[in-house]
Amino acid sequence: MIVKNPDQTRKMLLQAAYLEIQRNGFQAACLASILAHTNLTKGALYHHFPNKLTLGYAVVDDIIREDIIGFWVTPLEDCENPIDCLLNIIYRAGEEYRQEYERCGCPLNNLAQEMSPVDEIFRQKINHIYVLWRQGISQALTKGQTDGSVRPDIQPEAAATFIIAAIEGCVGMAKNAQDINVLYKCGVGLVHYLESLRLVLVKEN
Amino acid sequence: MIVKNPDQTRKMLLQAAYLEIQRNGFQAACLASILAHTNLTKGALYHHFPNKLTLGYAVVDDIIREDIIGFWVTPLEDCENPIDCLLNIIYRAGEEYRQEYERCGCPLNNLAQEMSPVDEIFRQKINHIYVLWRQGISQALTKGQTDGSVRPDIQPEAAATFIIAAIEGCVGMAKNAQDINVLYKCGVGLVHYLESLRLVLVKEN
DNA sequence: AGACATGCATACTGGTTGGTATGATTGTTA
DNA sequence: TAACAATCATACCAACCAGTATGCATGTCT
Repeated sequence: MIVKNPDQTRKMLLQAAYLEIQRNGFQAACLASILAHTNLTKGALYHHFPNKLTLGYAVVDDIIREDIIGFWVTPLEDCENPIDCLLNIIYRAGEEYRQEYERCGCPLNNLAQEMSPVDEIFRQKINHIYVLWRQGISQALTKGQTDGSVRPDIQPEAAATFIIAAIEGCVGMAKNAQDINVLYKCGVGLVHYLESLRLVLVKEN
Repeated sequence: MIVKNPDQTRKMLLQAAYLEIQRNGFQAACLASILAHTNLTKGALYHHFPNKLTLGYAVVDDIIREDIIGFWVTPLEDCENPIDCLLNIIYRAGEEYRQEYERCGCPLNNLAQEMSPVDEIFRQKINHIYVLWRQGISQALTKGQTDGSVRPDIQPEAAATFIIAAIEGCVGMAKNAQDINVLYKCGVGLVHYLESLRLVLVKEN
């Protein structure tokens, strides 16, 4: 007999919900469909979550938040050149961008666009992730300005906001076109913008 | 007695559907709620449209498409400097960006993110609008390259794709933050990018 | 070992919603 | 003017789906 493990069950529910939301959005996500991808039933779901909304919140807090911070923010800490760091992360994102991700885009942006006008708590949770993301890039750029690798005449906060917006925009464009080449085309523009933030020192002999 | 005008009725239905979709998305859009914003009933709706999907398609074709082309593409035709033209359009967009638009973002992007993984016809119709938009900017940039106002070393197609992605990204960020200042912050980055496309001629005396 | 809480499964319900069937009114044509 | 088509209103239905009520195991504490 399989021993019932509540933590594992909760993770399975979250993961299945995450995938379902990623494909159909939160409002169109069907609980029965989520459960169909597990061996569980509604009893398990409503034992761990009081309702559908709370399940959605948990997906944001426990999965999407960790993914974004882990992929886009943490690698920016303690890096020599923030521009190079950002470019590396973007290149890595381009490589890991595959199938399901290509079809359904960025989970954070999807939920942001769908739920922010509908549910205030959703909006705040998502916005908080964007704030952390923005702070991560902004602080890295500021540090780059003091280190001399980033142009001193740009505003780190505004630049960070634009970088994130451009990333989400590019992913969204590729998602709609269902063509990864659109992502790469967009990426060229993003790379150009990032390069324009460099402080190029002219050596004097 | 009010004479029943089928064309006008159709327009009323489309407009009400457009607003409802803009707020709740297509899948969550409720036909009863749409009709509640008009003086009409289901009889009228199903006389003009066979089903909800077709109504959604008509909103894309008859409203969103015309809005996008009229605002972002047509003004690019026959303009001296494409960079200046794009900047003017963006500034105008920033001014006209108000309330409902701030809360709900870009209707095209909303539908794109929601429906492109769900319904293939939706995706194609939306993608076609993006293609027209991209062509408009791309052709303007190409013309600018021959005229000498745009740097010859950039790829117009890729640049156009990135510009649109950045616009949609900025609008989406502002929508989620529900703060128009986020839009302006993002706009700074976009303006910087557009300025970087200029071909600056150094006068020789 | 008995009492109790935890972790689920099963069966059911009430409300919502897209869609339909029918009919009434108006305009148009023969 | 009679027949017919167009334009809508009203009433209804069937399906879907979030949420609930109940019960049954398994582990734990005393």
